[in-house]
Parts: sequence; C-alpha cells; structure tokens
Amino acid sequence: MNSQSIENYLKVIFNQAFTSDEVNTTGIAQALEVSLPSVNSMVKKLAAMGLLEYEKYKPLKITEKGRKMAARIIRKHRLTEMYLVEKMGFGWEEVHDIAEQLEHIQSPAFFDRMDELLGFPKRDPHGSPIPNKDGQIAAQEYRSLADCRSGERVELKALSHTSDEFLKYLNSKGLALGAQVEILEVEEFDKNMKVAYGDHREVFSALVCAKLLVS
Amino acid sequence: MNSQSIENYLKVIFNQAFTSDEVNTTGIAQALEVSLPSVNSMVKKLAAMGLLEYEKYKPLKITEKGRKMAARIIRKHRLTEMYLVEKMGFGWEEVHDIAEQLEHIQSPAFFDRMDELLGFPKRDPHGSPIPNKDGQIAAQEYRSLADCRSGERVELKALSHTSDEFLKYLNSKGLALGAQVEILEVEEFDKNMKVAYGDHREVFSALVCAKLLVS
DNA sequence: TAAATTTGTTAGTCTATCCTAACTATTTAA
DNA sequence: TTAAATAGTTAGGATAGACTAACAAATTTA
Ligand SMILES: [Mn+2]
Ligand SMILES: [Mn+2]
Ligand SMILES: [Mn+2]
Ligand SMILES: [Mn+2]
Repeated sequence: MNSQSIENYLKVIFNQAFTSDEVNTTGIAQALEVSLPSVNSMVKKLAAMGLLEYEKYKPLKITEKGRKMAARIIRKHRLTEMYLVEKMGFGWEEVHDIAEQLEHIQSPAFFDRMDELLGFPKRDPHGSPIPNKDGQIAAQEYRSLADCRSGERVELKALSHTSDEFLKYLNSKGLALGAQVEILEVEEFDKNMKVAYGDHREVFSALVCAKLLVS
Repeated sequence: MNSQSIENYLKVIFNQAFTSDEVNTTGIAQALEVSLPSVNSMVKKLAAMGLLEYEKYKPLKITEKGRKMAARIIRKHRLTEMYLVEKMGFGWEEVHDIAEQLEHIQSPAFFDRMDELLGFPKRDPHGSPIPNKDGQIAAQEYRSLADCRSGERVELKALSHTSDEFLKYLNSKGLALGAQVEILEVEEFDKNMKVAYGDHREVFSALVCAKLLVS
C-alpha cells in the first residue's frame, strides 16, 4: 500500500493542478511544509510509479492514474468530514484535521458504510464535491460572490478556502451554506460588499467575498 | 507524537503482561510478525523512553507510564470497535482490523465524541473492558465456561480470544454476548460440553469452552 | 553435567523520508 | 543584455524501522 506521505503529496499535487494548473516543486514544498529537495525526490518517486510526468525544470503533470488515486483519497477525506459533521456533531471548522488522518485508513467497507449512512452525499460540509468511487469528480460550477453585482440575490453553495480561522469568522457572522444572500451595495473603492441574509446585515471585504462561492 | 510502530509494540507488551506476566522478546516478535532483532532494538528504545524496564536477557517489565500509555491506545481501539458495531452496523468479526488502524488517530475530541454517542460504554463488542481516560482498566472477573459444571446456568459475558474465525464460528452457532447458557452435560473423556441457549442445543469442544467467559 | 536447543544480542545493511549545503538553470529586472 | 533573484537539482547525511548473519547466554534434554 502507498504510504501516508505519498498520499499527502499526491493530494497536494492534485489540488494544485485543480487550482493553479501550473504545478511546481516550490508550491508543493510550501503546502506540505517540507524542503525543496524532499519534494524533488518524492516527485521522482511518484513519476517512477506512473502517477506524475516529470521532466527536469518543467512544471509537473499529474497522470490519469495519479488523478484517480488522488481523487479516491479526497473522497475519503470529504466523506469523513461530512460524517463527522452530520453523524458525530462536529462543527465544520473542527473536521479537517481529523479527516487529514482518517483519509489514510485502508478499509473500503468503512468508507462505504459512511457513504451509505450519509445517504450518498454529493458534497462535503464546505460545499466541495465528493469524488465517486472511480475517482470521478464533479466540476465546481459556482461563481465567487466577488463577481456578483449590487441587487443580486444568490445562495451560498461552497467555499474556495476552508481554514479554521475563516470558518470561525463565518460562524461569528452566522453565515452557513444554503444562506440566501442579497447584495445591497458594492463599494467601488475597495469592493467591500454590504449584504443581507437571514436577519443579518454585514459588510464583507473583497478578501472574504472571493472565498464565498454562490449560485 | 509516538509512531504507530511504537504504539503497536506497546500494546502487544501490555497485553502480554496482562495474560502471560512473563513478557519476552520472542513473544513480541511473534505477535507483531517482525524479527527478533527488530524487537530487541525497539525494546531498548521503549526503555529509553521510560515505558519499559529492560535488562539484557531478563523478562521485560512495563512501567506505570507504559501501562497508562498502552491503556489509552487500547481505549481508542475498543471504543472504535464498539462504535463500529453500535453506530455503523458492522459485525463483531469485522471491526478489529479497522480499529487496529483507527486506534492511532490523534484526536481526543474524536474518541470523546464516540464515547459520548455510545453512552460511555464499559465494554467492547467482545466483552473486553474499555480503559478509562486515565488508563485505568477494570479487572476481568469472569470465569471460563470450561470451568463450569453440568447443570449450571450462566450468562456469556466476554471472549478471551477474538479471532475472525472464532467469531464467525460463534455467529454460525447463533451465540452472542448476553446469551443464557445451560450446561446439560460434560463429557468426561474430552470435556466436550452439551449446552443449550435460546432455541439452540450445541456441543462445544474444550477448545471453544475455554474461550467463552461467563458469569 | 555436557550437549543440544532455544532465546536474546550485536553488527551491519536496506529503504523511506526527511534535512542542509552547494550548485545550476530559469526567470526577472536593471 | 547582463546581473540579480528565484526555482530546481544534486550530493551527502540523519533517523526510524525493518532485515539477515553471526554469535552469546540461558534453558532444556540426554
Ligand atoms: Mn478538509
Ligand atoms: Mn492526510
Ligand atoms: Mn480488537
Ligand atoms: Mn494498530
């Protein structure tokens, strides 16, 4: 079986391919908080395993095999997060670190059972899609709140960043997935947005708006 | 944090101290399926960590610190097994291998939540006691069915061995914890027992009876 | 009790994963 | 378009945890 280390590298590479589409050594090193030479040697190893295409000094490409393997780990991660929130009563800001460990558990039955008990959910507690068993992952079709105009009414569907701090900030503002958000006003100068949802009226910075995915 | 390897060694040593009270290198090597030199060097390491007392060629003694640490891992193992059976619908023969992995998860909140959702259980699905958070473990006060006499009526409380094969055998005989067992007859020659429970009448070998703990 | 067997130890090696120091290629800026 | 900065690589080394081969101590058996 692949080591936890290999799985963590692969997941980071998959995510970077998903967001930045130029995957490079430095980005991986920062994400995993390891040195560049460590990344360099692991990347060669993953390439030898057929999970990446590697050429000296070129950006990395993840192979189909690598993509599927990564998606299966992400599936376990996101199913776990959903299970922790839905079945064990954790907050959405508490689950990532636990899932980061549980995603490495080798037991298809364990995750199949979670999936079943959850009713085969399509998204995790942060709105990210849960890949299917074959490693297929649904596209994110949402746009950022930052791209919306004054007067629009949208629904909060997902988050593009999910740090504990950001989630706690959203908790403090009483904002959760599914909220119906009305954009009251957009400040031209700094793109601050005055919004209303539920019985809340808040002003969100551009930084925050960029991380809120809506439809 | 201690590695999974360290935790697995410690758990084996604790269990052997519990059953055989002479803990030696060979026993550990067999239980973990590793070589004697591997055990020898790990034992020195555990001793250096203050978890064991080690003297060349002498039986090992686990320290109070080692006992507590082991009991906390066993607590996680047994809580997990109980959770898998009670909350996720697994059979008692399916849970050990999953628990063997989950016991290494570092998240007190995760196990506290299990504990709470289970209503603070005292025993795992095989009847073994669940240590408390301080590493305190209740004594097993049951006797073996093999020590019972003809005519006695007892209740099945726990198992002293819990291999998949044995658990499947018990499943096939419709025998579960809590069963009220009546001893109809004990064969003098080979100690086979003719017993009745529920609407079952079975003959159990001495081998089987020795593994059934009753009160 | 001496020999044979079992148990435990040491030495040396291997692989995985990390590191720092030194160097090279590529990219950016003057 | 050269110089500076950044990114990537190689070399060499550390540690954890496994192994085999060789040997030594302890125990059992003859
Ligand atoms: Mn997560
Ligand atoms: Mn992880
Ligand atoms: Mn178990
Ligand atoms: Mn384990």
